Amino acid sequence: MKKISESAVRRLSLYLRFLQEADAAGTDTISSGELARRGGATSAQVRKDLSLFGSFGKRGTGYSVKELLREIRTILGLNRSWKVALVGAGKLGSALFSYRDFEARGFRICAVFDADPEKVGASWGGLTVRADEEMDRVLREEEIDIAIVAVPADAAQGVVDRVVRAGVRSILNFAPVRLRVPNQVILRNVDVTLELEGLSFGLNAR
Amino acid sequence: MKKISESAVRRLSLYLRFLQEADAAGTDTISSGELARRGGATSAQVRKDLSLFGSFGKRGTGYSVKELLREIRTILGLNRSWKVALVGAGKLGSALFSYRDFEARGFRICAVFDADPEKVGASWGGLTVRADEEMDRVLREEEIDIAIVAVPADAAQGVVDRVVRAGVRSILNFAPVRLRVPNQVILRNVDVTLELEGLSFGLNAR
DNA sequence: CGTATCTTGTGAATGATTTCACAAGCTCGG
DNA sequence: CCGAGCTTGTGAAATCATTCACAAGATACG
Repeated sequence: MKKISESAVRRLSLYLRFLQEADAAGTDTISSGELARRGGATSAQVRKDLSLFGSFGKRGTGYSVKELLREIRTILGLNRSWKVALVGAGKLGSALFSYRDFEARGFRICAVFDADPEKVGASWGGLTVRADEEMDRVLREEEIDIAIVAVPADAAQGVVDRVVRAGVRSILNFAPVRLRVPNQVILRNVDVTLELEGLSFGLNAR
Repeated sequence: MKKISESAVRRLSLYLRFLQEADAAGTDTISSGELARRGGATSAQVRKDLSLFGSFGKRGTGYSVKELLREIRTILGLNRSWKVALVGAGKLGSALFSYRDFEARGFRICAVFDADPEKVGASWGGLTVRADEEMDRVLREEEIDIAIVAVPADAAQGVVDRVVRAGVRSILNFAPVRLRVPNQVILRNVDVTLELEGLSFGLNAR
């Protein structure tokens, strides 16, 4: 299979979102131009992205909203539900946990961990915050697919090493550090400082 | 001046971080190879990025850590302090607010707003959460540079329109929607759902 | 049925970014 | 002062991503 660029995947996620909106609004078919307009891309870009995976449209009319929804969900692996563990029960962890939209999209938070004994034992919407020492075992037992890392920067690499050893294959990291992971582990970073600095650069360059 | 790609700016931010680490560790000079190793780039990439702004290195030895720190700070506009407003005092807003590392990097949160009367009036580390109605006026009066948008998706576009009208020139958006802003306004998005879906795609493609 | 009008899917062209490769500069040890 | 051993800065080449442009299929309607 061809190599798919990260930006193409991002755009697919966006298309999915627009399709959901269109579907909710009762739209039956949508053209690449319309999808593009909502997402700031060009219609050629939309068609190219989709053509990486097949031909889902009908000439003259466009794409069936429901069908394309289904296709993109399949492409992105969103037909199933993924088991997610949240490591770090601080403010950020709490904010992420309570953002229950993830659930609706198939990302089910099955376990929460924290190293701070003060936090351990707290009940979070049906889940109990567990001690750090339990993490390795629980990650394995529950066969967690995705670990969300929301711990302080200096703890992040240690957590990630353990998470990887416990067989977790993908990680979403919020700590402002560059993590080392083996090749087969998928890592994405959300780095707010980086984004702010990007804005600073833009403001400065005027 | 040449056009600088967003990815180049991202990497500069990373280099800055590594330089700070190196500086803290007492390192005096650093080579492009070393910078590259820490950030997963190539040494040629590092040199190319820096060469967009000048020649800061010395052949045979590399870069002076302190000098390069200074240069990159200047490039990114981090010598000054930027005035930031936080719109949305929910869990995410609270997490962002208490992440005081921003302060150290020159991003000073000067105002917090929320539309919920329950939240208005609360005291957050010296700041009082202000009512939505005050926002437009305060943004102008305080000459806010950056607005961080941490409101529900369906409120985000409305907030952004007002923020832009109040003269704010850059926005960091956490709501999972694609926002429309005028050309001259700089917009960055942090979209956790998108990142999770990216991981899902990666997991699925095995 | 025919023609005017859509829209897709996709090679080819263009544009952007990354990597290569190497001359030129600096340091150090003898 | 010389040569060995680094490392930078940067054109040129290679790779990757986006846009163009158009044939071909679908529809609508008189």
